[in-house]
Amino acid sequence: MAARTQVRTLATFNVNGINARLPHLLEWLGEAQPDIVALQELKATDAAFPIAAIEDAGYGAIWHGQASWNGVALLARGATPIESRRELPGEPKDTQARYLEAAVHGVVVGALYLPNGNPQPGPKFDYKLRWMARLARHARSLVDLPHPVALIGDFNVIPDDIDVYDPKAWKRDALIQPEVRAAYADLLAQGWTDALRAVFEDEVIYTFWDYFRQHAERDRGLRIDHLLLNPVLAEGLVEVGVDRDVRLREKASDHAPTWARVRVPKTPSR
DNA sequence: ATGACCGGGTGTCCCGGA
Repeated sequence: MAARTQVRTLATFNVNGINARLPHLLEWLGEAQPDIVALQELKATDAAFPIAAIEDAGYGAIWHGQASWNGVALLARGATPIESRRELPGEPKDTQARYLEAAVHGVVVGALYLPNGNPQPGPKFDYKLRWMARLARHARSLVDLPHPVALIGDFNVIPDDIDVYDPKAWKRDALIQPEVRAAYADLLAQGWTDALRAVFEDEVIYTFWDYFRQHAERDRGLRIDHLLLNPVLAEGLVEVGVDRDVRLREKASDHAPTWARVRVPKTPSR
């Protein structure tokens, strides 16, 4: 029987300013050639999104920008994502650009930038918990679909103590609070596979290193960028990784590109 | 226990980030 599947690379990368990071992004796209890329923290309006440079690199894109903060995008190598939604349901007055969903290369991809939630306690932490409840509700409608679905992005959640270089130093931070961890665990319990943890098992792997005290060079990081796969997609999981070398370059984002390679049913060539 | 680096805009300081 002829092969009816192909391996696709899904990646998530919090760029911390799309225009400040454009040279980095283009360099990494050329090296890694990911098929599907979720970007967070564009920190740019829709009009300021550098679509021409991204198209020149061989990618189609959709984006949901916002001045100064937030902002998410989805890139597809040799294709344009087919958008299905650009906000998470449940809070119509929420104007923060944190969610984008599309069909990309045969995968339904929810690209997200979950609120940081600091300081906690406080209104920003309450917003984070509400956002996680909205995400869980929406994810429930996606997990059991009969086709590949992924939720990828910057979740701003440290799932377990192994995912932070010093749990005590982060004890009061919003990213590690018990309510936040419980909400993440409840989300996984719907049937999602945390791709990095599934492959790395009990090994340490980080996706973020702050700008202070040479934490990147010293590998004192956090694992907060996640790729969640529904059961159909998790069955095809091949390989995962974090491109830490990107974080070690000059003028880097504080996050590194984080990716999973998955086998998906072939989509018609174009 | 504290503070330290970043990017963007409200712009040479402040806010948000994590």
